[in-house]
Amino acid sequence: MNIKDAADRSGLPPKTIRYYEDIGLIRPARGDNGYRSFSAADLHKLTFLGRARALGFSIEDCRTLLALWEDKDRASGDVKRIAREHLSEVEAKIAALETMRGTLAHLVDACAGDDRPDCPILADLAPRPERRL
Amino acid sequence: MNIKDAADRSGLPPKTIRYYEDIGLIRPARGDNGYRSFSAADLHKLTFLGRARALGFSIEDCRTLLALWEDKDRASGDVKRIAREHLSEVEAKIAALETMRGTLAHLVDACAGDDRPDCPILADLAPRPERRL
DNA sequence: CTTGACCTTCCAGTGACTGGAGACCCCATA
DNA sequence: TATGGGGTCTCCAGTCACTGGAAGGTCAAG
Repeated sequence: MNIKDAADRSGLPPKTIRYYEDIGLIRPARGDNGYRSFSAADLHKLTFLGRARALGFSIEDCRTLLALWEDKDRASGDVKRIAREHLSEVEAKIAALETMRGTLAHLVDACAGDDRPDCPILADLAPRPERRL
Repeated sequence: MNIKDAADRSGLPPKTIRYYEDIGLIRPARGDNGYRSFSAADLHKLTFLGRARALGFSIEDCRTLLALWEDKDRASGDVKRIAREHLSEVEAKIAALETMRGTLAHLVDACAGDDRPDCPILADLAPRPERRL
């Protein structure tokens, strides 16, 4: 199977698949013409990678998860640790974004948004004299 | 004021301040020795930038907001539009992360995390035969 | 005069791709 | 056989917002 079919079936763009080969996540065979030839196993890996990336795992996490996935003797504790750490990162990001959202929503709400120059958003971003020093 | 003091007072690292000058967000004066010399106005801009970045505005958004901030005849509608667009991006990111969190929490919960190789996390990431094609 | 903290510029790397150039290959139709 | 269109290859560069580090200049204290 050529790269375009692999892309269509895995849901990953061809460029990304080439990149994954570049960084050693997959090793598709090559035909006589130099074209990559994707096996069913390659396709499974790509799909695995697509799902893991969609869950926000980093490439290095994916590399580890892929190795664990292929290791029949793995301990599930290893996988759980990675997932749990990733979960707390996701939760931290959510918390940070919630704070942003709160402030932004407040500012957008307070701003008239008309042709007048008064703008609570800029006023809030600006350093106020009594705050400095 | 030298860059370190400006950094301490604005809360931005010196490297970041130099970078902001590089991309034209600020233009501090220079002393005879070539050192950057930060005025109160420069400091205000840096603080403004720090706050806007902390709210997740992109550098290009910051450039625009900074210009609007300095333009006394600006219309607050311009600012509100930028903030509202940014707010929806933040909300979209939160939604995506919430979905991730849900899936990850479920997976972490389902995984025994012991020495046995059974792992629902990997099983879920793996493409299942009945799902393929 | 030396030490150490500070400053300068410039180059390179981060993560995870993405875009584009230039060249090669394959197949179908005229 | 020529040609056209689509697929593929590699390699280089750019994205975003910094960050690290090297090599060298400057300054104030002791």
